[in-house]
Formats: sequence, structure tokens, C-alpha cells
Amino acid sequence: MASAKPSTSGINPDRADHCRVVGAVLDRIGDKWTIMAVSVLTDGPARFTTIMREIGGVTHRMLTLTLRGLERDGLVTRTAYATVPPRVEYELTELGRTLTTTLIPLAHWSEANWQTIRAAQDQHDARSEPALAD
Amino acid sequence: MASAKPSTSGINPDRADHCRVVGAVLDRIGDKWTIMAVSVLTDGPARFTTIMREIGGVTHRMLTLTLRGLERDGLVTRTAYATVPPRVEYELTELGRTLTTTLIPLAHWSEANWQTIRAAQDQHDARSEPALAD
DNA sequence: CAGAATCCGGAACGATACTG
DNA sequence: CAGTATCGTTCCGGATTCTG
Repeated sequence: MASAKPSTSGINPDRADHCRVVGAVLDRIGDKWTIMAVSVLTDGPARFTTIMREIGGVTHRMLTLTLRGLERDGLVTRTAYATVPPRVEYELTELGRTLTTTLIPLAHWSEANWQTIRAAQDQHDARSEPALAD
Repeated sequence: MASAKPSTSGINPDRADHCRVVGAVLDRIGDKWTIMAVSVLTDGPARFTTIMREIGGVTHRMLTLTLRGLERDGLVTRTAYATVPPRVEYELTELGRTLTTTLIPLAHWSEANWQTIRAAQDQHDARSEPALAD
């Protein structure tokens, strides 16, 4: 399927193709709840409410949808124990674990440069909206 | 300002904090048009229409918004030449270039596993919606 | 050629309530 | 405790038009 194009500099061999794929994947795992859920699960299996509390600020519904999506993508497994108080555990699959590996550099970059970005935004905003300053 | 927490396994030192940051960054650069625009610019400076054609399927408006966002984040620079047919060039900043570096592993992962994900989705869908088969 | 402004349909998200 | 269903809102994204 993938043609045998030599990878020149990494991301831009034939942009049209690669961008689509990366875009498609990012479209799945790119939303913030997904990233956060995956991050929590990096630590090991966790129950629904545990994940919800760890993330904080996520609604019941959104976490459910997020986890269902991850399950569908084969990135996490869902294990329901038929106990009286229902208990469901989510865990990263092998594939999910390889993803977190890939995500780590991005996490580091985010942490390292997030303030720089913020600063750039402030500068830009200051230039664009001097009206707010009164 | 970041506390001197030892990074245990990479992404999960104190989830709440790190997830926020990564989530925030992903919220900015995570959408597909942004990723694609950055990918195109990895090749070097490019003009508006060039980027639009390279990406394909993006509307005038969305590309404008995307590029403005990137400019605001300090990831790309915008240079307008006051020629008769207006000509605007976009180029990655140094910060933008460090981001692409981080993105490369993710691109590889996407390429390597996108089919696996697709397959997992198909399996999952087949189990969930056997009704459509008729 | 590049961008701003406007309008509109649909998807995403949140809050709530009910089930097992 | 975990999940589903429904409803209302908000916001994103696309098509169009106009300007410099």
C-alpha cells in the first residue's frame, strides 16, 4: 500500500499521503479527553471513576464516549466484573502502550514550550487588540 | 516553576498537571489542518495558495484561520509582500521546527499502526452493529 | 492572490435523569 | 458504580461574497 518513497526528512516525503494518515490518527486521539485518559492509563489499569477523578473536569458522558472510542480503536481493553457494585477496569493494550511511547516526546515538548507559546500569544494579542487595555 | 518531580516513566509523573499541558497544546496544534499545514511548511517557506493546494480539501477560510493560529502561537511567521498581486509567505519559526521534530515519531507511528486501528474498528463495528448486514 | 465578513447546518459537548 | 438516552446549547467548519 505505502509506496516505496524514500523518507527524506521524516515528515514530508509525499505530504498529501502522510498528512492524511497523521491527520486521521490525530482526529481520533487528538482530543484532550482521549489524551488525558491515555495518560492516566499509562500508570496501569484503572476503573471508571478513578479515571474520571484523575482527569477532573470531564463529564460522565464524555469519559464514556472517550473510552468507547479508545476501545474501538483497539487502544484500551474494557473488563467488566459482574459484582454487585459493578466494577469496570480499563487497561492499555500493547498498541496503546506503543502510542504512549510516541506521546512522551510530545509531552516533553509541550511542557518545555508551553510558556513560550503563551508568551507569543500574549504578544500577538497585545498587538491585535490594544482596545481592551482601556 | 515546574517542581522537581523525578520523571518516573515519562508521561505520568503527576498526571493532572502534565495532562493539562499536553491537552492544552494538543488543543491548539492537534486539529488536522494545523498538522497538515505544519507538515507542508516543513519543506520550507510556502505561499498561501501553495499550502492550500498541497493540503487539498481545505477551504480558504479554514486555512486562513489555521495559519493565523499558528502565527499567534509563534510557530510560523507571516511575510506579506506589497506587490500588485499580493504575495504572502509563511515559514516555520525555530520553535515550529522543533515541533515538527517531535511530530515525526507520531507520524511514523500513525503510518505504522493506522491499518491496525482500522482493523480494530472494523472488528468492533462488526460486533456492535450486526444489524446492518441484513 | 490573500483575507475579512456573513450565514448556516451539523457535530460536539454538557447537564440531567433513568437503568442494571 | 457504570452506562445509556435525551435534550439544549455552543461552537466548529463550509460556502459565499466583497475588498485591497
